[in-house]
Amino acid sequence: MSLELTPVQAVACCSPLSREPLSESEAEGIVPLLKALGDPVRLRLMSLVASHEGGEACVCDLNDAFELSQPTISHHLKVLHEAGLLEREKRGVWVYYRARTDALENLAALIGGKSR
Amino acid sequence: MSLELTPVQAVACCSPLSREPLSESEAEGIVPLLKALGDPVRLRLMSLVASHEGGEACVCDLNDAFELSQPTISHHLKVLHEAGLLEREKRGVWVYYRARTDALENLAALIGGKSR
DNA sequence: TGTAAATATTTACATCTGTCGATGTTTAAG
DNA sequence: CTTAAACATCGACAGATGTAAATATTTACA
Repeated sequence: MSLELTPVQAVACCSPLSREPLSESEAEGIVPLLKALGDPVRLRLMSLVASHEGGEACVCDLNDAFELSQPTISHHLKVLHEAGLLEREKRGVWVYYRARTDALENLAALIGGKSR
Repeated sequence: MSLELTPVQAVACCSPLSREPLSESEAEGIVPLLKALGDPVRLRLMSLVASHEGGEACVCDLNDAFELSQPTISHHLKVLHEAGLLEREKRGVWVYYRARTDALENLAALIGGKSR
């Protein structure tokens, strides 16, 4: 098994922001998730996938939702995937992305968790 | 009264990510908050202030927590302040920043909210 | 085998961002 | 009025980031 933490583990590791100061290493584990969501196209992609029926969507649908080139959408999906926010599954010629709701929930708990 | 939305209003405006697709304008209102938190120094600053007693901290304390120049810390605090995540208050020579927990809670609800 | 469609990768480039040194501003104390 | 301390702003620069054109890869199907 790997010694690297998955992003979901990284964000589940710590108590909420308001509870105690985040360590440097904790912060660097969480920041990739926030950076991934900190772009308007990626935030909408995440929302599109997460709110799609079955919690997944085909890239072919996502491309049409933006006036951006196909490589650009592919790039943004890769960022979200590498952050651990989207799962990838290939079926035939099509690729489906699925939202990691557990990652979203852990991140939300970290941000919004009460002080005590 | 201003026609501009405050960041807190911007993030309180929409249903959760997983509920329905975020519009372009909604996304652009929320992204500044995520970008502000998407830097390890700023995330730790936010956590330091939010977890400090009384929910506020003096810049003098924050400077000492990092091996960064004073202008750099000042810059990061400004970003968090302009995103609506920190309030500023000057008392004498000292400046105190206070965490906007309502903004954090709204953002968390947006990210982690259940689909239905 | 050959062709077309869906998606990813590579490369290049303009813009954005984090950082620091130098300097400015504000407040309190002599 | 000076001086010192706390903090902000300015200017500059290296490195990161979003975008698209060109190209590669994978899969289905004739």
